[in-house]
Amino acid sequence: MSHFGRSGPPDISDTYSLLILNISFRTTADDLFPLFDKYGKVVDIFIPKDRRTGDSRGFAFVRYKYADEAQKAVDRLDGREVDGREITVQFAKYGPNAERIHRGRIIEKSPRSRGRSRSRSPSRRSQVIGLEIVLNIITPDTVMIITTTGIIGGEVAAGAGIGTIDTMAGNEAIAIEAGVVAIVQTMTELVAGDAMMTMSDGAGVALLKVVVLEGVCHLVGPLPGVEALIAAVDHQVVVFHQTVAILILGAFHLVVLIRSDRPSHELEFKLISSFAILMLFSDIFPSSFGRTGSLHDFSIISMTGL
DNA sequence: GTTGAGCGTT
Repeated sequence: MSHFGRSGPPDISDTYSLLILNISFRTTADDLFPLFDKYGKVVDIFIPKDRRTGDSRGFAFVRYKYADEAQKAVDRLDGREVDGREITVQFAKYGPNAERIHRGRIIEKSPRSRGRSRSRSPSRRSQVIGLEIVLNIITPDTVMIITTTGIIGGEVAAGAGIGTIDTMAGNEAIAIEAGVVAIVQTMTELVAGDAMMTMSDGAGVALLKVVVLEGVCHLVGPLPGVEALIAAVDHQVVVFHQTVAILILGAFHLVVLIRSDRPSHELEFKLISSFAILMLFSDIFPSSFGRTGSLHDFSIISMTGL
């Protein structure tokens, strides 16, 4: 039963589901709607009920049409007291949305790179060879480079990279499926931001949450020779579809590249300001392996000045 | 009428 009249699940394609935990047993969808709708277009609210008694099970799913709005709700409502209880608001992990995410893996579809690098990791399609973080706005000319990526361990983390920069609070990787990369970046000290990215291999779905201090947002279209574009967000969420490499730059630069097996219109993008994240994948940009220096040294990167 | 970790409607 959904908040919007119909019985049964609504059209869940392209929606972003949040799990709301710890709501009181009397809280209804109608109670939740005004609260969540403040942050974006809520397309459905569902509160699981006990099959027999019909009582609320104490949690709810709130579905947003747009990822960034869902993220905003998480930021603003997680920990908020509702009906006397401190609710938890997070992206739903299982269920309808998760299933959607698991479809269409390019790892199986792309002949490219198959048979390559088998000795290192058979399941790995793309390997992060470098992660570079540039803090343009906050500290001009400062370039911090993470030259090596760490393997988090296990099939799940294959290809995932973790880097640590001592002036930052830390980075961590999460929710990754073999073959791709996920990086969670937390930059609490310098840019007061944190990031959460989840990618399923091939399908390349990522959520990147970045809390940026200020955000001048600029959108740059696909670059010549670039099949798909990037993504980013002003503050909060980025969803990449079949993106195997990304670069998010600050307000001064943008851009980037990436290869995607899908048309760019399936990508959602917004720009993040204040810092940059670059991930290079060996099977895409082999020549850049091991390079260091400023971003400008990367020929494969296009910069757009503002 | 109470309760309190959790991941969905047929």
